[in-house]
Amino acid sequence: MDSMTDTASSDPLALWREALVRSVRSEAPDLSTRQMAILLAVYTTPPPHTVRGLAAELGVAKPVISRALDTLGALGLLRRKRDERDRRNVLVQRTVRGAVFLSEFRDLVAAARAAAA
Amino acid sequence: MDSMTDTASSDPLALWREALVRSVRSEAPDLSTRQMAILLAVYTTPPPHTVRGLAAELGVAKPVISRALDTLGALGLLRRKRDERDRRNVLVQRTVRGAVFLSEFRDLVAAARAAAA
DNA sequence: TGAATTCGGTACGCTGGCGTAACGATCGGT
DNA sequence: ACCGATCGTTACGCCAGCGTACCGAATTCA
Repeated sequence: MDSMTDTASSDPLALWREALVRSVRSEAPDLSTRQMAILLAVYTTPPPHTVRGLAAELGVAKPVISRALDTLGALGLLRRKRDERDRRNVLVQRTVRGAVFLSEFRDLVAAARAAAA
Repeated sequence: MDSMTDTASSDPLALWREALVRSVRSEAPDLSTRQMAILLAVYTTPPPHTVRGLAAELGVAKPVISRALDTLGALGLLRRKRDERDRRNVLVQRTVRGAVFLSEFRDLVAAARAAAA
């Protein structure tokens, strides 16, 4: 009855495994922890989101955010927009594609929860 | 009352965000989805775990597993061992360091759940 | 207006992961 | 003892991310 090896366990790790395995098996891009954290920060916390703000929130250097925005932007999961109030700032905005991606991810977690319950 | 922007929401995505942000802020290595899925598969499903088995389970090519084992092994999170019954096989085994890492990750998810509840 | 500050991005050299294709080692069957 | 199949790894050329340092644009304040 080792909880670390019990597939039917309610251990949160089992849920994470189920969800991640499903994500890998799907065609979803193989994002890093940092990239996923940025994406979720943009979509589940209220705007505005700036490069500096995200860097501070995650405790990483600015170029990390800049590069992640390049990649996530190329995937169409979010979008940059100049702040017209203060043109030094970049506002990170949501996209339809990003919302769809995270909606599917939410479903995937729900399915994992059902399977690992 | 947009659930996508409600920090106190019980949306599973908010929990994931909290957990991932905490992981990024900690000194934990920035693993990819694939790497984390492999690690969790080894630690939350019963052995034995082989390269081919993990590749099939995740629906990826063998070299993906081989390289991930290199990296995760270098981090001390798991270990390779030759199968003496059939020396073609490699058995992926757990390590103390890996168990500690996942235990901390579990705590981190629990803390995130408390914060995002 | 001129200097100092703030913001985001880029350059650099390096490391690590990718997919495909090939490889050596090991096993099973005849 | 051979031959074919299976296992995991490695080679290849390529692309993405790293941390540090620096850059230009925009803003603030004296």
